[in-house]
Amino acid sequence: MTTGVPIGKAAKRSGVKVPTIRYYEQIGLLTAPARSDGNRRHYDASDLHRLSFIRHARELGFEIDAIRTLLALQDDPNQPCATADGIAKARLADVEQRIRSLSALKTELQAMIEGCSHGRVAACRVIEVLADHGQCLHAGH
Amino acid sequence: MTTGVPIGKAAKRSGVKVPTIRYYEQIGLLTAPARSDGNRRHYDASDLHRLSFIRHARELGFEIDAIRTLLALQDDPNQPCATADGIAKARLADVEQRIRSLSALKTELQAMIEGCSHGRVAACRVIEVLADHGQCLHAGH
DNA sequence: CTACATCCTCTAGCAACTAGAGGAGCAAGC
DNA sequence: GCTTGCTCCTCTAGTTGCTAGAGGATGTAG
Repeated sequence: MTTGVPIGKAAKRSGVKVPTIRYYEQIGLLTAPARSDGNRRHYDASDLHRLSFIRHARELGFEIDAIRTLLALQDDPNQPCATADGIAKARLADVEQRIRSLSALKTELQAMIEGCSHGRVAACRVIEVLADHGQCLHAGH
Repeated sequence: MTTGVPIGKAAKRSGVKVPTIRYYEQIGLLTAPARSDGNRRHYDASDLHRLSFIRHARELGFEIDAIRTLLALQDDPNQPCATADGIAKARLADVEQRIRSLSALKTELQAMIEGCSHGRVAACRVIEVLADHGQCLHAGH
């Protein structure tokens, strides 16, 4: 039987960096793994699974606290999944909101760049638009 | 003649919160304004203009350092605006990238939520998808 | 003149890591 | 057995862009 992999391999397999793994342990997101004689962390399959779960959730933009809740849910499969559903829905709403404002920004930045005649700053719309909020194409911010 | 407005009014007019204004002064983004007898900051029109400029740039997602550069450009209008243009272009590329990845996340979150049958966690697609990266709709992360 | 709002400085905290110091363990080659 | 060099350990402090609070001074309205 294998004792599990050291932190470096766990990092490579899960895609979470070594110091970040230790950080997750420190804040209690990850339970402390077994240690070898030489005091080194050794991660087994379930630890790696959990790490991948965390990484994936982080990539999707879930906050640490939300992940904490999701992990707790995962450990107790008989609970109704309304909580998980709610967390995902809140995240979706957030993502949609961000896309909306970023799209507005994009339009404005494009207009700025087009307006810039590549002359002097005095005639540059980048500065001008930023200095005078009233010139914004989108009032939404 | 007016001596300028105190920090609270400056905050209201510019949309930048009081502690944030002080913070900007502290990090040298904003030059220290005049002080009254009682040691209170008083902001004049040009200070307010600058504050609005900063607020707007922050809303557009510019980093403090980029804003510092933009402010320096604004103070020296005879410089070529290629720098400001470059900063705006970099920001545009960044914004576009963010929109792309957020759109991918949105699709994935929607699929997760739709797949959730509102039953038990054991059958919850939100948890399931998070746990198994292979189920992702988008491999880009 | 007394409330009460606003202001001052200073320090510490937030998320979510990242970087570095200083030291110990371990595996491989000679 | 020994050295080389990589990985690992703990600990502290730094990052970005603020935000919160303590403890005190000042300005203003009734």
